[in-house]
Amino acid sequence: MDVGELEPFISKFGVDVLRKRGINELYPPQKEAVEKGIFSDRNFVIAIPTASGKTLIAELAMVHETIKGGKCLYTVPLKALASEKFKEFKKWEEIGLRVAVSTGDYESKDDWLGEADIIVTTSEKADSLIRNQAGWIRNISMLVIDEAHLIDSARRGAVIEILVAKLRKINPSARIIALSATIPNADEIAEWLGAELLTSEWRPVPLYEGVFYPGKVLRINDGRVTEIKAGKSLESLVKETLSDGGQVLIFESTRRYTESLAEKLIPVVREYSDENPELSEDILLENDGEMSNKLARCVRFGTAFHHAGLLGYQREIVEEGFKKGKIKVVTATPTLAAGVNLPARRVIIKGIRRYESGIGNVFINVSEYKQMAGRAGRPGLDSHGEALIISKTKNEALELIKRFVMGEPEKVISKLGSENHLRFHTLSIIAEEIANSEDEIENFFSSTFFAHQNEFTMKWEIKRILLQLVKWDFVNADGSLVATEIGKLVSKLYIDPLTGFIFKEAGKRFSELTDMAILHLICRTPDMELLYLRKSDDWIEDEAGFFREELTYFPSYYSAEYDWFLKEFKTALMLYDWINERDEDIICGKYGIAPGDVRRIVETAEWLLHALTRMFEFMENPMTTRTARLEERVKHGVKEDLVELVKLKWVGRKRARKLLNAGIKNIEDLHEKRNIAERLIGRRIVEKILEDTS
DNA sequence: GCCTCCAAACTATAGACAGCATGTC
DNA sequence: CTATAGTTTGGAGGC
Repeated sequence: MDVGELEPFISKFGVDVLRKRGINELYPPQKEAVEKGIFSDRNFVIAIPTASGKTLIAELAMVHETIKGGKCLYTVPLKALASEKFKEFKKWEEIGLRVAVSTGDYESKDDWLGEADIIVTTSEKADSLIRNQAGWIRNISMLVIDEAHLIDSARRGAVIEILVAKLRKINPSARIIALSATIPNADEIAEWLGAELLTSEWRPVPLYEGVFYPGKVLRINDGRVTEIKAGKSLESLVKETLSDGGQVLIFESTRRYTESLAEKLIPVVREYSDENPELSEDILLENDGEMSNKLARCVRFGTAFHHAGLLGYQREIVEEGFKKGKIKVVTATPTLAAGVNLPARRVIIKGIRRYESGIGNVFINVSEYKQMAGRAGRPGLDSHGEALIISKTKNEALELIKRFVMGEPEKVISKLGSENHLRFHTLSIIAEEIANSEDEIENFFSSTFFAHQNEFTMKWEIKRILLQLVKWDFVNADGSLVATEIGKLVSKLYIDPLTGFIFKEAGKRFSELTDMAILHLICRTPDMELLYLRKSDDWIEDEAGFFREELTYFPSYYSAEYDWFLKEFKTALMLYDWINERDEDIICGKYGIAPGDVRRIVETAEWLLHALTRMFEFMENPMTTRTARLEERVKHGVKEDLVELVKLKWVGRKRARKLLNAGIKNIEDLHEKRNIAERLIGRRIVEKILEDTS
């Protein structure tokens, strides 16, 4: 189907935008979407493979909706995806559409959100916007849920269902379009949404799946197995693709493996890659620790590893470098399978098992495998893509074929039923006045996918949760259900009510806590991500003993919580080192983590300290200024005396310390002792600072 | 005394959203 | 405390 036929729906100008992007012909699934009525007022579930053009289907629907005067909300699971889609959709600004983005750390101006035609957000941010009564939400006439199969995610899936349920309450006539990977029970989701279902196996680049064992590749085509002669090693597979001008993406099960494999492949890749001294230099721009140096070394010779321990900008360099062909091989943990689109001619799945605590090594899900395999084949560049699982023996290879290649992805199962999710969302719907009685709560939850999938009533569970919320004083149950002021605050701060309760109790019991005690307090909440305890971490115990007197909680050595407590303490201690200006690289070594982990934990701590401050402020606890100050310190990783300096643009923890050592305490001093400052941190930087603060 | 080699012992285990108000080394 | 595979350690053997 030629895109010209879309003119009645997206206007002549819309068609021009498509043509300018080089899109002249619709892919078969896209054509089918048009025929099935994507421009009608029906809801849709579109479950088709990666890279077969899902996004464009939603884009067309949104453009049409916007032309009709509607407003669209496009939700994604990752912040990185939000900015990717935002940039993509911005191309429609050419025909007057207004596009905006809103995530936890990047947001278009508030009034602009109100005016925008298309808003890209993470699902959590969308929920948060509803909780904070963003006025424009009721104008949303179309909700697009990207990666809707993530409803299955235990940690993050529930919010997607809730978002749908909330929007349907706020604006029952809003259309919903769910985009999903291919899953066996897409029909169930379609039923739940009262939606038209579109499924397809079509791909723009054919995908050959297979399994490798030393000497052979077993390739599966239309259910038949063909044996192909191959090299003896993984290296030979990489070499083969590189010599053919292709790129390789390798999935590993742990970070350490990705790193050592990327290094090991340097001599192989070197023959086929120019050196990248600039990229390598860029990797070290903001961090020159051990991991960063290793990555810089790899990138220089055309390989790279990719996992959540990298800093955000480093990930971008790796992704861009790969897209531009400067990096030939990327070894990655599953970050890359779920994240931004990064296809390669050959995908090698080396880590087909993953360690799970309490169980041992288990096979990854078939859906995860399909997600990884689906990254094979670059449209327009490769005639086909190839995904290979690495195995050791022929027998194992046959087993893997049966399990993964021939296997069906797992069904999507709602995870909303767990107590913490119900607690979290029950408080919010009371606070938002969506429900003010048990029946209404039940009624609300009955419109979720969870209720659609499960027969049993949630009455009993809801009662139990209400009892708890009342006990915690977040909900008032005299007569109709009403959120208390502090309950509303907890809901808006987007923290787990249990976190809210822990904070509230601390505020009631204490009026004086040390920094360490406060850091430990936030580490005790379910919203904090905790560090692991390694075998060699017995020193943590001694350190904990040192702080014994000041902590709000210190279980007995014999108690069941002791190990958990050590994890909390280890995390708090890491933050303590951070705000005492311990070098980042030293922190990484001491706690066995990477720079990306430090930043992530710091970010979470910052968020929770903010919530704590807001709650203490509400409770008129005298510690408010103290926690607010601590929030600043955690944000920048500095001691008390640098808090002022570090507020200046271009001044981070290191530069600030240098300046203060020379007696420069604030912007006035900087003007006065400009020469000294220039000698310390460079003339250009000082110029920039003064420019940006005047 | 020092090196190499190989097998046994040891070790560590993926990912990432939310507030708020603007920017690093 | 599950399992796996990369990494470290230690002992044997050679010079």
